[in-house]
This record gives sequence, structure tokens and C-alpha cells, in this order.
Amino acid sequence: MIKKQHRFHGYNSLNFVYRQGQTVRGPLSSIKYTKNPRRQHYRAAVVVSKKVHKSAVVRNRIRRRIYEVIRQLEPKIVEPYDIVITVFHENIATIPSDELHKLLYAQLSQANILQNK
RNA sequence: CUAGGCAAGGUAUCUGACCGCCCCGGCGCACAUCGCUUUUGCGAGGUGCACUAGGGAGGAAAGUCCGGGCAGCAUAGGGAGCGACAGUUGCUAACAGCAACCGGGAGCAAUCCUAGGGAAAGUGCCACAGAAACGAAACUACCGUGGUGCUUCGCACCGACGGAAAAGGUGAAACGAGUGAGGCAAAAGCUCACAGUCCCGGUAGGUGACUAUCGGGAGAGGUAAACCCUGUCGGCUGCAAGGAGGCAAUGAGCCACCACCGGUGGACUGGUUCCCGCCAGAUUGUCGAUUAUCCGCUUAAGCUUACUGGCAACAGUUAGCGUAGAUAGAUGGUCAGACUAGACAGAACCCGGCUUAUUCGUUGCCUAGUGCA
RNA sequence: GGAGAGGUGCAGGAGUGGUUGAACUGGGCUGUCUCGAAAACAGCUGUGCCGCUUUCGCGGUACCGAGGGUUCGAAUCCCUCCCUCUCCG
Repeated sequence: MIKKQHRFHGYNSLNFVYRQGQTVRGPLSSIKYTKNPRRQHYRAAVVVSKKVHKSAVVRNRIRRRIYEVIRQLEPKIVEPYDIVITVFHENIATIPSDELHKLLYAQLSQANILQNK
């Protein structure tokens, strides 16, 4: 899990990303992102629809795994981006963790969110 | 030993390392605000960060199928309507739940299942088939009368009239009391005996459903998870309930009357089925707030132990414990190891049940059969 | 989280206790017409199991989201479960 200051808050802030953001599609998920100059920290959200899996336990597990990857990549996210990750396949709950890490790293690099110092 | 049945309890992966999340307490630092003070400064509550003690999903958290608490609408009132339930007695805050018992059914038995009031209050329905489907009815076959034919007795034919529900076939069901005897032209509860059903009354037992038994009477199809009748219960909406500022101004809105401070009556609107009753009633400016935040929000019909009462469900007393509270939503991630296995599955105001999903394993009791002693 | 509506053939959609495997419309297939196509017209068109049959096909039976119950009889009435959709700040 990530800290409260990096989480989204409310309904309109997500609509802002959906309208203004750009998209990077992957095999199991897609990332919508935009730069938000009014904030000091980045924010991230994971969206898992009930159509991905019916069990709340599996949906929670998908959400926690993705938050964990973001937490590990946190030192590289310097600028205040708003990031929304939409999951559309249930396999993301069962693939090995290093594969998931590589997958999300590739998507976030493509979006130029990560900075290598 | 084999087969079967019942009851009760446990468990819900664990251990270590590293990195993280939420709540609450302590302490320190920083920031802005307010108050006191001439100032330095002191105090208050707030926010953020660092360190640290402690706590952090379930037996079903699920389905939302019932019942309550709580909140708003009158301290939730009366009638109609609508809905739910249905053996008895008890338990409970309450229930459609639970316990014990009664009746019916299944099983050799242990035991299990049971929406189990009323069809002699009324209405409806009973397709197809069949002569006829519910205040009965005569198709075939039967009996009598009548007519015709033939050689008398008698037989055959006709089917006009009458008798008759015993036989046939159809159907889920055929008038709804079986067997035997008498009876008759032929028959039939038409009559009798025995057995059985229902109703009324009595006696004995039981709190009661009911059981046993005695007397008198009756002949009544099924369906109420069809309308309905009887009895009992239920007001409606649901935490997305509901609540949380300051100042000022106009005016107490419409109609009638008393009358001119004000009061009475009526109309209208709202309180989400209707009627009665009850209650309430308008508008504007400005500061603050800007779709949010805070409260409700977790101590509760609470859990455990012992004793007492009760067949039991459960109740009472004593002692101990203090038990998640998130808000785009906290319990996680990676690695290593252990055991035989690790499933179903994530709190969202809170409880009591029911139903459904599901891992591993324990204990006790009972029944039937077979073998041995 | 709370409240409600629905599920019938390939699709839409009637049927609300009795000859309904199922009306009607669309889709699909075959034929007529045409040089060819469209339109029009005519006919056919669910699935599983069992039996008969050389084949074409014929007959029986089950299925209206799933399971159970009431009833002589259930797509329809009742109960439990599954799925889909809508509304409430």
C-alpha cells in the first residue's frame, strides 16, 4: 500500500485525468497519466472492474500487487504526475512478481514518468 | 469386522528476515492561527514530519431471505386496504428462528422428513379422454312392461316406457364405508353383523396439542403454495437514515369573522396507499463554506470461567477480559523453511437467526448384520 | 452499502395452470424469377438421449436460468440458489 498523500481523493480529480490524460496500453493493463502542477507529490490509483473478477479478494490482491510495484519505483517518480492504472485481465493476480515489475516498469518508462538520476 | 445413524468441539496455515499501510497513545521538531504580554516570551487547540509502546477482517465478513436496535417523519394515533405467518407448550428484545412434545409419512432398526388451521360459510376450477366430472348421470351389459316375427313351452328382434350405480371401458379422480349374509323381477347401506371414518356429548390422563374409552348420530370427492374465512402480527422510510454556522431586513403568505396587541375558523401545500385526526408553513441581503469536511462510528440484547434453576432452548449470580473502524477505501510484497492438507472467501451503522460456499481433523453414543469366545 | 426489475429457439419478443416445442417479427438455408445480384414469392429451419431404418427420415422422451416442492398436471403458483440490468449522494 502507498501513503495517503499519494492516493486519489474524490470523484472529480479522477475525471480530470480521464479527460486530460494520455494513455499507454499494455497486455494486461493500461496507464492514463497527466502532469498536475498544482500538487507537490505524485498520485496513483488502480481501477479493477468487477468484470475482471467477481471475487473481492482477488480484486484486492490485484490492487495491492500494483501498489507494491509503484512503491518500489517511488524514488524515480520525481515530478507530480497523476497516474491511473486500469486492469482488464485477471491473470495479473497470478503472474510472478518480477514479471509484473518488468511489465509496469516498461509501461511507466514509455510514459516518461520515471527519471534515472 | 462391515454397513448405517446421531451429537458435540477444534482449525481456518505457522516460523524467520527485509521493505511497507491504517488507527490510537506518548514524546520531540517545524508551520500558520488565536489569546495574554511593551518586547523576549508564555498558553491553547490545529496541521505536517521523525522516533516509539499497543491494536488491526470472518465462520461464513457472502446472499440480503427474516427479525430487532438506532434515526427522521406527531412520544406513531383510529378505521379501511395491503402484506406476512399458521399443530401445542415454552425460550427470546423480536422472529418465518430455537427447544421439548403431539399428529402424519419413510425405514428391519437407530433415526429422519413434515408450509401441519378451515373444503358439513360462500364462490371458482377439475383440460384431453369418457355416457357422465360433482345440487349427478343410463353408452354397453342387466331386469320388468309393451310391440313384431316364428311351431306351444319359449326364443329372437325392436328400443317406446319404467327400474337399477352391483359389472364394463375412460380418466389423476366415477359419488366416495370394506367384508359376509339377508333381500329383490334385477339390484343397491335397502336391511343386519363385524371392522373402519367423521361429528356431538361424557369419563380418565395431560398446562396443552392429543391419547384411551363409553354413549348417541351422520354419510360429507379433490384443490385454499385458487379467491376466501378464522386467529395472531406488522405505521412508512432507511446510515446514501439523520445532524453540524453568524448577522441584518421585510413580513407573519390566501379567504372570512372578532377586531386592530393579537386571536378564531376555513381553503391550499407537505409529512410517499386512502379517509379521519395531528403537526408545520413566506422571502431577501451579506460574511463563511464551494459538492467537500466533521459527527453518527463502535462497550455491544458483548465474550470467557464457575455455580444455581430448567428435560432442553435459555435465565440468574460471581469473577475476569476490554476486542477493527477504513472513506478511491487500511491486514500487504519478496525470499527462505516447517507440516499431510491450507479451501471458501474481505468489515463499511450494529446485533439475533436462516440459507448458500468450503480445508484438515477429533471425540462420544446408538442401530442392524456376520464371525469368534 | 441500500432499494427494485427481469431471465422463453440464432436475435427480439408473446404466452400467466391443460392438444405450446412454443404465436409473431427478424436472421439463416433451399427453390422460382434474372445474364448475375437485390427485391418479391414459395417452402424449410432448436438441442440432447433412446429405439427403428441401407439412406432420406420416422417415433418416443427430456429441456422455458439451476435445483426442490404444491397439484392429476407447472414456462405459469411457492421456496432456495445463479446471472443480467436499473435507481438512490
